[in-house]
Amino acid sequence: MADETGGAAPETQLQTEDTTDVIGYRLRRAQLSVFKNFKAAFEAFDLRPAEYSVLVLIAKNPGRKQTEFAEVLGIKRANFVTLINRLEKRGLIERRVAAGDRRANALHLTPAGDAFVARIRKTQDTFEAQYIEKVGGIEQRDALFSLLDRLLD
Amino acid sequence: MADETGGAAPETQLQTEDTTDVIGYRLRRAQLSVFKNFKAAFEAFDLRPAEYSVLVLIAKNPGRKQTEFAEVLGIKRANFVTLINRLEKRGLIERRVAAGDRRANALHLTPAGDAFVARIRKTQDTFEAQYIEKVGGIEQRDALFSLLDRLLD
DNA sequence: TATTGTTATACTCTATAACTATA
DNA sequence: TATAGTTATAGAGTATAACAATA
Repeated sequence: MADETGGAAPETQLQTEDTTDVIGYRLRRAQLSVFKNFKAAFEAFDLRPAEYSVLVLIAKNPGRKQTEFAEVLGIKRANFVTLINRLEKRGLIERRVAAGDRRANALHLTPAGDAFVARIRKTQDTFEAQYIEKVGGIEQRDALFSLLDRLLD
Repeated sequence: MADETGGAAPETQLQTEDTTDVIGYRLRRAQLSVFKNFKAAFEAFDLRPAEYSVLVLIAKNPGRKQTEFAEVLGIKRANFVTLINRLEKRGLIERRVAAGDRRANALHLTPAGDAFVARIRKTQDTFEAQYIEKVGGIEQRDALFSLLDRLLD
């Protein structure tokens, strides 16, 4: 060998501050972490975050139009079709012709859907309680919500 | 018509608290909003968030191995290849054989990449300053970081 | 004409398996 | 044997265009 120039790589860690001390980056990492744990917590239900939101939203607002649910969740009409197709095939929700507008579908939970929502709510309550504790209690959770809301346009 | 039962749909808004007052949901919405604005701010550079992170990270840690960059950013080796292929084709980065390990690629910025990073840093500084202001100043930003960090495993 | 739901399609992001060359 | 980089591929999530039925 000639000399030590270009020898073994340094085993030191990368310097990441420039990349890491950025609101968007921190938000993304936090969100990915929470969603990863959500997926694990709801694995037995085979339920994704968006599906949880849809079911709970229908439970609270039965009979409202398909597009209303899609819009409030920020999901495109076209993609929402696929999402609720899966929930309908599982027997959790029902499409009925909307009263007063035969173009529209009114969404309802089935009895099985009702029972299912009761169960996933419990799992969600436990899941959320763990995160409220992680963040330091309900006041800190509210502080987080307040800060996150300020980021919105 | 028979009667008013099932008449015109109520034009009231959906009740969303159950869906909305949830840490994961709020994080997701905030992150999507910030990334949407990032995309707009960096449109002239044709640069995605992950690409920004990679370039700044290479600028700070030139010569480190490809896999080291991928790991610290939470990107899979296989997907990282495509990402840096694009940056290499644009003439912003260079793969060199790593000193001491001929299997590995050491990543460097090209001179063009250096100049490019200087420009995108400026855009990012302006972008970040807007969000620091939105959130209520640097102390509030730090508070947000602290709360977000508590969500991580 | 406009809107609701739908299909088709494409692009990004992410995840896994398998190969090669080096170690 | 194990690791670094690569290729191929498949699954989500997301975006747009176009069509039928109805308003």
